[in-house]
This record gives sequence, structure tokens and C-alpha cells, in this order.
Amino acid sequence: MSWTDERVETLKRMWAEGQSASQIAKELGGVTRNAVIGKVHRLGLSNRNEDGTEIPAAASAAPEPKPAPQPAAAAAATTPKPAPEPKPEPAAPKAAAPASQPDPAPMPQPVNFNRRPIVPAGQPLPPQPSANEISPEALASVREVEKRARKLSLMDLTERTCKWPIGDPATDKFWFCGLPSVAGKPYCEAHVGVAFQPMSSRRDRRR
DNA sequence: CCCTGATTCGC
DNA sequence: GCGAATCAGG
Repeated sequence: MSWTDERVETLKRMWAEGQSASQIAKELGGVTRNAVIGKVHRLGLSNRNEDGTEIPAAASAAPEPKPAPQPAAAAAATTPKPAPEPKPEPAAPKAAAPASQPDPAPMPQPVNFNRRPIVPAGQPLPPQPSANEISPEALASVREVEKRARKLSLMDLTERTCKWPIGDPATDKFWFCGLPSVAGKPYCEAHVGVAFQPMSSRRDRRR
């Protein structure tokens, strides 16, 4: 494999997005992470943060992480317990549909070309703990981490991204943590902390 | 052990 | 220019 313009472009884009060299290498195929790193250096686009502040990933897609979250809904979206409430919510709000246009053009949805969607098909996510049985430390840790969540969609999850759901699946305020997961676990460090707990510590913590 | 980027140096 | 090997670190 050689560094065609297209491949270099992909490299540049992913590197700018904060993807790791190995991730880029897998995406491109036919090259190792060493090759990617070597190319990165040769292209002189090392130091990912130079002018700006260190913005790890998904910076382009998910702006304004700071601005005060809306009062009501925000609380639910930030709550550690992923999706406890059924929350009926009108299934298909296809109400506002004028009879004028049959809507022939399906609109070529922005599918993520050049992306490797690996949806975890194996053993699904373990049962979620309820908020009141999570240690305060872990809870605080999670709250902190979720501010840095990469907010990935289902399709963006990979084998090594945290699959902890955040927000209400019935709304648009729903995404997955997406931070680097602990090796062999489906979650990042913080979420592993609340997802996997020794029975003993659970018992001890109660009351 | 998994992973990260950085550097070297023969090709 | 390329990238495997190696280094240094998390």
C-alpha cells in the first residue's frame, strides 16, 4: 500500500479528529500504526494541540459542551443511571405531514462512509445499577467523566469505546460515552466502576 | 497485558 | 519517503 492522496487525506482527517495512530491504521488497512505515526511526522502534523487547547475528539461534531444544560431534561441526561424509566413518548410523531408532497426523494442521509461500524453483537450490556447503590466516589467520577463523553452514536461505537448509554433513548439527548474502554470491558474506567461491583462492597455499602 | 506517540535508521 | 524496531511512557 502506498500513501495516495486519498489515504493521506483520511490520515489527516482522523489525526485531526484525535484518533489514535492504531485506529487510523486499522481504518486505512495495509499499514501499521508505526507507518501512520511515521507519516504523521513526515507530514509535520505532529503535536495535535499547538495553537488551540487540547480538544481530544469529536470536537467538530459536538460543540458547546459548556453552556448551561437545560433545566429539566438536562438532569435526566446527566443522571448516571442510563435509562431506567420507560418514558412512553409518542412512538411515531408523524403528525405534521401535509398532503402536498409525497416526499419522493428519500434524502441521501449522511451515512458515515469510510467508517468501521462495529456494533457489539455479543453479550449485551449488563444490567444497570440503580443510582442509590453506587458509591459516592464512583458517582462523582462518572458525573465528571460524562462531561467529557465523546457522545458517540450507536454506529460509532467500536470494540474499544465505552458503551455506557447517556441520556434518554427516546429523545435526541442520547448518546454513548465513547471514551476509551478498559481492555476487555465494554466501558471506560469510570463506568466500569459503577457497572461492575463486587457483591461484598455492595452489601457493605448498604445502610 | 493492553495501549499511546516518538525516534531511529536501514531500505 | 517509508516503516519495523525500538524506546518511553500510561
